[in-house]
Order: sequence, then structure tokens, then C-alpha cells
Amino acid sequence: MTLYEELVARGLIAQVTDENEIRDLINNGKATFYIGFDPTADSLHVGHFMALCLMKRLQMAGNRPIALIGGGTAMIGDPSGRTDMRQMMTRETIQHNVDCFKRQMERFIDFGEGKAQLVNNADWLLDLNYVELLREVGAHFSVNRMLTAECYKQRMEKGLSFLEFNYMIMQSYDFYHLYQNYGCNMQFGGDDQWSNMLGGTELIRRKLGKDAYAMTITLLLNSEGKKMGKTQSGAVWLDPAKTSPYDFYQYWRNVGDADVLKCIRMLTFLPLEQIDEMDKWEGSRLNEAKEILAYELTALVHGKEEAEKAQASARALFGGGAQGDIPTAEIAEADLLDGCADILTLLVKSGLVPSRSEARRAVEQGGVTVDGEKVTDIKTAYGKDELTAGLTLRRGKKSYKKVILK
RNA sequence: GGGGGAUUUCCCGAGCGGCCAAAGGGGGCAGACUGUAAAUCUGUUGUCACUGACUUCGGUGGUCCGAAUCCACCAUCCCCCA
Repeated sequence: MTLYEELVARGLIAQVTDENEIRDLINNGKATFYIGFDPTADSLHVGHFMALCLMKRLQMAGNRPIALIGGGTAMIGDPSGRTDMRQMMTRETIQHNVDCFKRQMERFIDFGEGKAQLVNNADWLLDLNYVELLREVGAHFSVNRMLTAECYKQRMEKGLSFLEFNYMIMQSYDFYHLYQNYGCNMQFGGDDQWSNMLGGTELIRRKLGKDAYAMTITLLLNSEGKKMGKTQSGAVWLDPAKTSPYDFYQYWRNVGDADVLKCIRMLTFLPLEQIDEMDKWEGSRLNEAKEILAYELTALVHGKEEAEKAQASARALFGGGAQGDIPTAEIAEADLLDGCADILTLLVKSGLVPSRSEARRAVEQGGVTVDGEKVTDIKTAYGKDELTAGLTLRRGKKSYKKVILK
């Protein structure tokens, strides 16, 4: 099976500018492609992970990847897929995020000599001259056309600043720049980037009369049409300090039935035959598939060892068996009152709940367990000895934390 | 530049000068049922020293015994006209 066929089979391809040409390029290792990552946070998330995986697949087929960090475009802010205006980020924040991105990417992609390249568009965007850019590039963009692009249409109601309106031009300029200086003939990105990417191919055609190609990756949506990889408290991060391997594992272990196979197909490197086999599973057997998904992904992101630890912990906790290796929170002597710590304090200190009020509610509603015993009195307290030995707190069905007095 | 409208708790959205921590919905959380799924039902959803207190209704001042509600100025956004 060719690479392109596999991408199709996995459901990874959303839109392409020229299917035949792209198939030929990537199947034969003739593509030099780039994917842009705007450093809008201090860690990559699952969406980025998909892009990095794609990068890897293409690289394995002999294509040359360029990972572009958008230190320059982040100064503008992409309005795509947003209904409200982006908060402008300071230069310092952006720089910090760029550094974080670099560090994480290096763990997934090999940036050695003759392999993938890492570039930052701040290097060329920040020095652009306004009037010159308008004449050189701006002349090739039709405002009328731009306004019909999906990403702007959505914003016609809520408002769109001129700053953000220029995002497409910056991204198009990136492609143009990479085409000229790095021989980059293809761009990949999330499906929400489609119009921005077309801006680039168009600019190259108009400026240079050459063809460049674009292909978008299917956005990972759940059966309700919502973006996956998000929780109410934010994204599922790749940085273990922001989303622990255990939580990461749990996120995927808990996806809905309707979404498991799609996730396995799109996110893992398991052979398609094996996936097709799993596709026949039904009912509670899907739990096996969920375990596989969670394990595979955790292994890819955090390594096999962490994946095994997370799986063992989950099995132990949910299987009702022995204590597994679950996230631990430490409390200090200073948190004690008269040598004791009450249940509310423990819940808050362990991070299981954000406030004492919520801790109180959780207890009152019968959702808190300590070492397997349901706690019903909010005044319940634990002494030093118990705390030093460590207590396993459970909030609701799925949140566990071990607290230890150190 | 002129005219009109808006800004409410995580989101949408109701709010009469006192009965407003603020209707309703969504979302979240917890309980029941389950398969660590979905659907459904129930409870809950600002904070804390929790039968009470404190802090919230774009910002700053003001009127008033008392303001999310009235006034002034500022900020941001939307619509119409130029």
C-alpha cells in the first residue's frame, strides 16, 4: 500500500489541491513540505501531535519535512476557527513558547543533518517593510476574495481586526518564502488552515508562475462534532508537567464508543489490518480497543515505560485490585492543623478539587473515598501517621490521587 | 465624523433601586443505572471560618439609607449613515 493510500485509509486527509500531483510527490519522496505551528501556548497538544505524526510518516517515505514555528505569525494571531478576538501575546510569552515548542518537537522529529529542518518565521516576517510588502505581496490579494474565505466569514458577525485579517497574508508569505529559499513545494496543516494555505499556493503562482501544493489533515472531531483533545479545564497537553501520563492515558481510555476506532486509525501507527479487525468489536469489548488506544498513544508521547505504568495504575484502580502507581501529591507539615488534616484540606491540596467549597460539595454528595472508604462527614480528619503512610483519595469515579505527608 | 444599541456569574441569556450570589438553558461536577462508553433520571454548580459572612454584574467616579439596576466620564464591540 502506498503512503497516500494509507493516509486516505486512515482518514487523515481532508482536502487536497491536486490529488494526482500530491500522490505522486509524496509516494515517491519528492516533496519538501512544511507544517506550521504557532506558539500560542507553552506546550504542544494533540492536534500538533497529529501533524508531527504525519510529518514522521512522510519523512519515512523519503520526503523532506520542515517544521515551522510561528514566532512571527503568533504576533498577529490566527482568526481561523475563532469566534472572538485573540488576546495579543507579548513578545516574551511568544519567545518562551517558541522555546518550549522546540524542545518538545525534538523529541518526536529528528532534526539532524540532512533530516528535518526547524525554522522560525520570526526570522523573516519581523523584518518586513510595510510599504514594500503591500506592493510586493498585498497587490496579489483580493480583499473581496479573502472575505469569502470561511475563516473570515465566521468573523463578519463578531468583528475582525485588521491585525488578524492580515494573518492569511503572513502565512501565505511563509509558504512563498520557503518555496524560494528551501525548495518547499507543499504545505500541510489542520483543515481549519485551508484558506490560509490556498493563499500561499496562489501567491506562489502569481509571483513565480509555479505550482505548489497544499493538503489538510482531518480535524479530530468526536461523534458530536466537537474537537477532541480538549477537556473543560483546557487541552490535553503533551508536556507531562501539564498533563500527567496517567491523565493522558485516562483521556483516551475514556473516549466514547463511537470515537475509538477513528482515533486508533488516525492517531496510532498500528497496521490497518489489525485496526480493521478491531472495527468488528462491539459492546463492552470496545473497552479493549480503548485500552489499546490509550496505551499506544501514551507510549508514543511519553514512552513505553510511562504507558505501562499508566495502564497498570488504571487497571489496578478500576479493577479494584491492588494499589497502582497513581499520581501523588505531597503535603507539608505546615498544612496540618493540630497534627491533623481534614478531608477538605486534603482534597484541595491534592488538586482533586479547586476550592474548599467544591470539596465540601463532593463530600456531601457522596463522591469522596479515602482508601476505599466513603467519607460522608466533612469534618473527617487524618492524623500524622496515616498521612505519612499515604492515603488514596478518590473523587468521583475516575479521579484518584495519593497524598503523602513528607 | 454623525446616529443608535450593547457589555451580567464557565458559555448563551433574563434581571423591577431593596425580596439578587442574581431566572432559564447549555456545559461542568456528584449520585443512580452501566462497560472507566452513550442515553436517561436526581442533586449540585462565586468564595470562605457555610443556618452566617465576604467578593462579583466592562472600568472609574457620583446620586441614594440602599445600585447589576439611576447619572457622568472612559474602554471595548455591534448596527445604520458618511
